[in-house]
Amino acid sequence: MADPVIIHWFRQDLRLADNPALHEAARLGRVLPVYILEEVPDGGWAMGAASRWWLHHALRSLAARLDGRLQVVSGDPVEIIPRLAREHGSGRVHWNRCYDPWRLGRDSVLKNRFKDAGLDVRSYNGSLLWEPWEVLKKDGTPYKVFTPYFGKGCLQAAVPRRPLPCPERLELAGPVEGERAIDRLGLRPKIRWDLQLEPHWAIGEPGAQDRLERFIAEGLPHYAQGRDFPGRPQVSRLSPHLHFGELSPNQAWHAAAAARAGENTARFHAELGWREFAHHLLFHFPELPHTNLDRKFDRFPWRDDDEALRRWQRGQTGIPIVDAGMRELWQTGYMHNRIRMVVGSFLVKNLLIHWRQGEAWFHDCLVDADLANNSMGWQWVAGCGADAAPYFRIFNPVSQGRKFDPQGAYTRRYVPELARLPDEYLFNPWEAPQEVLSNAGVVPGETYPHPVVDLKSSRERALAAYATIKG
DNA sequence: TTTTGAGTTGTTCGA
DNA sequence: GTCGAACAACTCAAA
Repeated sequence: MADPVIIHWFRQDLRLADNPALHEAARLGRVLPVYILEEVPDGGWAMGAASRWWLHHALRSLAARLDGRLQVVSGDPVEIIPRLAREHGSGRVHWNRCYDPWRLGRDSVLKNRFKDAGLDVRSYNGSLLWEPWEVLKKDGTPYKVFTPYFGKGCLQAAVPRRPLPCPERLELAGPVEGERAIDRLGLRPKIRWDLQLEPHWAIGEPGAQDRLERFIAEGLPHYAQGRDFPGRPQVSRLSPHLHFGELSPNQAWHAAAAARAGENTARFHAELGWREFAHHLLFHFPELPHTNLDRKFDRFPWRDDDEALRRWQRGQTGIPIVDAGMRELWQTGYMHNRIRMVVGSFLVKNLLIHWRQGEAWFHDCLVDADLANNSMGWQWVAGCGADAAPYFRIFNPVSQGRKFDPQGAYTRRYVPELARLPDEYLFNPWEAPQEVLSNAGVVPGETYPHPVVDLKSSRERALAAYATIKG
């Protein structure tokens, strides 16, 4: 009798190595690999444009690694999985869990439907180091503060599982599909803005592994301090690979542990810990993407200002470090972590625009757009989240630029019209003497915009706004 | 139940 | 230039 056929439903685990569900499927029989592009319900945060672009290339890479046998379909899994099972004589389905609220609920419904249809269904943990429902305080409730969550709840509880190798034997079932099935999903944009993103990324599992190895060799040794400087190549840039599961957090965790880089390893582990914390919060507080965790923020006096929002989105605020960040996002699909805080603080505090506007723009533009990370991050910046930034922490984009981009390499790369300004005025051209401006070829209001707000008075306005919701 | 210590990433001002 | 305090009060975690 032939080996049984197991369906492996790929979701956010687009890799062969350290893939628990796939590993087990390969051990048990022949594997029918499937990807389904689903219709996301309203409010479910359908993928943004940058994510769709990334997914297109990730699927092509994965399909190539599976000898073209990845079955790529769009539609409803409740219908597709049983049909594929019938067509290929399969009685068993595997997947690795996803943690978006709508998907969690939907998956438990699916599980029952598939069982009713006579399928054996198994789900695995392929994308988190600790399951959100397993990390709880002694009283059984979830942590809301990062330090005890990570230190006590995670580190003292269990060492993350060691990564699994690629399946030794991976026998595939199903026909060769070719790349047209992926093209038919229509994930690429009609206007080809994606071309500028391409040189920045090597999408897919091999690229993710390269990226990890390079980070461990070059970035990790100075990570603890270096990660704060956007002009230096010390951050990992693994976030999109982790989001799509081209790399597992276990692989990243243990690679950094093996490097024995002391405080640098600890710092990188803590960053992975923040990713865990975000998923933990989203699991226990599924309203995180749209509702202030601190409900007194429900009466915060946000401003509607479409013009300022548009300038922020386009990188035309007239505040150089903010514009550099927003243009990095647009040009590469990514933004350095420190600059995310600077542009976030500027939108929410200096412009008093609702954090959900920033969240939506990031969701659309980031190649690492992740519901858990993104919503936790914006609530943190706005001060309304769990363990959030205090209201008086308002970043000064001039000091931040001077401190973290001291030679201006980052700001000059993305705001080239200011490149010839001396360091002294690079972050505050509105204060530069006329002579300095003309020597640098800068004409305020023409070659570079005037600031959209005055930093000092908008800071005071923000403090006043926060004062209205005290107590 | 009560108490105690602590909480990612800052800025400004005045001595 | 450097340093410490103020900026608030609240909630969380754990004993």
